[in-house]
Amino acid sequence: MEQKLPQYKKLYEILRKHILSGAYEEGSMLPSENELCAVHGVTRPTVRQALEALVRDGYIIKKQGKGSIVKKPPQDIGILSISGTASAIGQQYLKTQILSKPQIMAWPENFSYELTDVERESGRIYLERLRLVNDQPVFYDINNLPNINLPRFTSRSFENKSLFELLRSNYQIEITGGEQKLKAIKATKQISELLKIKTGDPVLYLERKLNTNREGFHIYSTIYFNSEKHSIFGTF
Amino acid sequence: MEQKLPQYKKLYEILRKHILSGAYEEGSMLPSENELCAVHGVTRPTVRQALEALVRDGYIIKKQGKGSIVKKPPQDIGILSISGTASAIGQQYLKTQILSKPQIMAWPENFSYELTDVERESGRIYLERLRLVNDQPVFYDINNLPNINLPRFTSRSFENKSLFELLRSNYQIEITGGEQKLKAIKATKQISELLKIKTGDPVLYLERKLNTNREGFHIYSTIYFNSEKHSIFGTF
DNA sequence: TATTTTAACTTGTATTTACAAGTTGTGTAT
DNA sequence: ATACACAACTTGTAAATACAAGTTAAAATA
Repeated sequence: MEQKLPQYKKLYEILRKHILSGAYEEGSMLPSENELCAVHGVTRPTVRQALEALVRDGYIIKKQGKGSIVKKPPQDIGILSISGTASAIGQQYLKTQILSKPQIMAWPENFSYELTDVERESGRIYLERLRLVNDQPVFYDINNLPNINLPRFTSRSFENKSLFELLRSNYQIEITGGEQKLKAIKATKQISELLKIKTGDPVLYLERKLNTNREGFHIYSTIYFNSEKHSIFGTF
Repeated sequence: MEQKLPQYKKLYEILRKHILSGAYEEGSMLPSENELCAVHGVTRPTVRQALEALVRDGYIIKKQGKGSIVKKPPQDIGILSISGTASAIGQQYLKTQILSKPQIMAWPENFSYELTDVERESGRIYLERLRLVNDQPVFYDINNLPNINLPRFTSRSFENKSLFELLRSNYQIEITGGEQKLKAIKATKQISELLKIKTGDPVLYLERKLNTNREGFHIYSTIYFNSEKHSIFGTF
């Protein structure tokens, strides 16, 4: 499992882990660039590359003459993130329930998005999940990803684990961007039962296509979000 | 007006202008890094800083061993991330109706977001608009901006003009990012009348705080979006 | 001719060095 | 004690250099 990542990425991973694990308090200072150089045995440009990536991903804020301030990024669920009523939603309260285990199947004839030849010919991995905060259903998502070079994927456990985190840690697939369509719709009977709300209540509806660092590898999702007690939160 | 920008920023501005002006076709190659070094008399790290910024802002895509490919410029602060309604719907069909002319008032006691001292002490400019596509109301927005160094603002005309465009062209204020909260709610009587839908119909509700290139200058908006016939589209 | 190898590009990673510019606390002079 | 100057930090910008790794097309080979 020893991967030969570039040094700046290694450092990025280390610092990211430290920040997420709470080793640095929110608002506190990261060690100075020169200190990081000394500790990790790399030069300043390398350290700066790592810090730059952390800035880009929202983990720290840099201030000239001062230092790098740790800014724990909002609880993110993929690109999205949700913010709850007052009390923060820790990962520990977010549960994932698999409604339909990942299975390989063909793409539907008229899919919402245009597929590349490779994607279409490889088939898709289909996956339905219901995600709960404090045991209350918050959103229901349907995911499609091309079945390209994802060994053992269908047999991995998704319980209480982000799909994106799994893709990142096991296959080095990272989301680089995407596009999405948003609507507010009335909950159908099926959706209202899943999200435990009344039929006809407003539901956030998202349709999204995510790009990754793998050329021609996209993730297609449809999401129904119960915004009664929670909101979708995002920075840009 | 000769600003002493860093060299990499100067190069960034030059290349950005060239891309936007169409000097490089979409999909074509930018000169290689070494060529840019020679032409502009800087070293490769400097060129790379400029290109990195162009990648970050979505103007080019870099491919190792190949080069930098020019991408179509997105960039218009819309409803969702960067690139939204204005570009999605087409500016020409979008009309703006001012429901409440910009007026100066104090900030409410318990505002949704935390304000800086300067913001609070300066008061706010309050502004309500209804925006229409094909003469059908699509969204209603309430905007608050701090009354800091905005001469003649309340007397300017907003009809059929983007608030952001006005801020940029008259005050050199540009949106650099922000955060937002999203919900699907039932339309109240007031909202349903404004958007010409039925009371209780689902409406997209957005609350957002936008950051600008002016330190400590934020724009706070609340938006009600009628997603019956339109969706909010965004790339990220 | 078809295939493989190689050379000449491209961007990616990394070191070393230097100085500029912003921030903060310490020390001195008032 | 207060105000100011300065020193000692911090990050920002920039150069010169080297090699690694991916891409492409020309050249050599079968």
